[in-house]
Amino acid sequence: MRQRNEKAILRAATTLFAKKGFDGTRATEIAERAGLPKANLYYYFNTKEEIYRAAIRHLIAGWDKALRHIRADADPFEALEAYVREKLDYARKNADESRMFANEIISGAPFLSRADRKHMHDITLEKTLIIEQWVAEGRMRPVNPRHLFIVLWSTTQFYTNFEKITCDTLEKPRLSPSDYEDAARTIVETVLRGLRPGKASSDP
Amino acid sequence: MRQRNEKAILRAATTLFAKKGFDGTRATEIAERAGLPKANLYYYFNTKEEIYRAAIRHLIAGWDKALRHIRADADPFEALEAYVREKLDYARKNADESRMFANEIISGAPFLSRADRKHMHDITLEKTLIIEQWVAEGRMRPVNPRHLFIVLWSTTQFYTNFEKITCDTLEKPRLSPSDYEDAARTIVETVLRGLRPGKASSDP
DNA sequence: GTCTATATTCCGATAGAC
DNA sequence: GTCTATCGGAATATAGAC
Repeated sequence: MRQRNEKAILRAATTLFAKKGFDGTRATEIAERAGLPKANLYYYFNTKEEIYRAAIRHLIAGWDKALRHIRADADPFEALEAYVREKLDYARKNADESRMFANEIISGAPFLSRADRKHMHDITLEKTLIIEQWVAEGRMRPVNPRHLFIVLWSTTQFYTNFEKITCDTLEKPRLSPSDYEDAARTIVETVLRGLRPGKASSDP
Repeated sequence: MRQRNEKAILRAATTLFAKKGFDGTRATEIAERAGLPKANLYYYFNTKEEIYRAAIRHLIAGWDKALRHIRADADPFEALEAYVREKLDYARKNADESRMFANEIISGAPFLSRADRKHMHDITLEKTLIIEQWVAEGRMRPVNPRHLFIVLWSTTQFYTNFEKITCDTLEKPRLSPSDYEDAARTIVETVLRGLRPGKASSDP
């Protein structure tokens, strides 16, 4: 029961925080959306901030799941494609979480703890070393691995976070799985293809 | 005088709307940041919404500037690189506008008029036809031009909109012009390079 | 654990003196 | 045009009955 209500509150809160940020979201709205009287929010959580932080914690936990594909002994392009597909899939299936995270970062990451940021940084750093190794082995064209990850994050999150613009551009009322398939194909055939080692590795 | 104050209000408002969205931004904050008593806001604008809409209007006006590089008679890769560089440059130099736009879209674009969205759509559509023509002429690999634009928007805006994550990833306290140069190079050498027609146009 | 009623603070907007 | 003072309503959080 406690678990059920806490989950309902966090789900409702995530949707609203995603749309309107921390200051823009009203406790009353969260309660309404969760189907509870407002006072019950304050039974389960002491403050609105506590709800926000609980939601953030949940989404930081999922940050690095897709990165497990990046292993030194894997084929670089299979690994990167799997990473791209899983990131796209995660964003699609957890749209509100993805948007809430985006909102938090645009707002200047006021609720991300030093530890959270260090965690994300350390995991990323570990994977950049693998990319560098692949480059050194000639299995990939030279690329700044940190910028590569930034490009992959931006492209895989855009479809979900900026869905309104994506829908307008694709002339669809909302995005279907096949649109995400097109997205995956485009990212693979542009971003990743550009990194395949060619015959002449220094042509312009 | 009127012009000077209106500009100060819009500048302050854009910064705050970028960070906290419409509901999250307080009229008092806008006034403080603009260096005016709150009542003066209501002398120049009737409501907070009017301030928000004025700021949105300003940023819609700059949406399509960089797209002028995409002309049918241009070299596809020179044109696309110029587009990427100008988009990155615009985002860097107008960071708050760029973030406010991102915030508005994530929030579900509640203040974007049908006309604004149609404008953005029409301009984009016009340019997708040019990309299709380049593909048909064999000057570029086959690509879905709508998805290509989405990939270019996402990558060029990410650095500015999600600056906090970018800084953590690059281990810099803030982004310098040379970081933006690295960004441009990465986008050109990954996204755009993947679209160059190769000897074998169907290898995996 | 649940919910109504309320305390207290804060916000958007305005009145009206200068 | 500028600014102080303030109104009415709304927001966060709590008290306390059930």
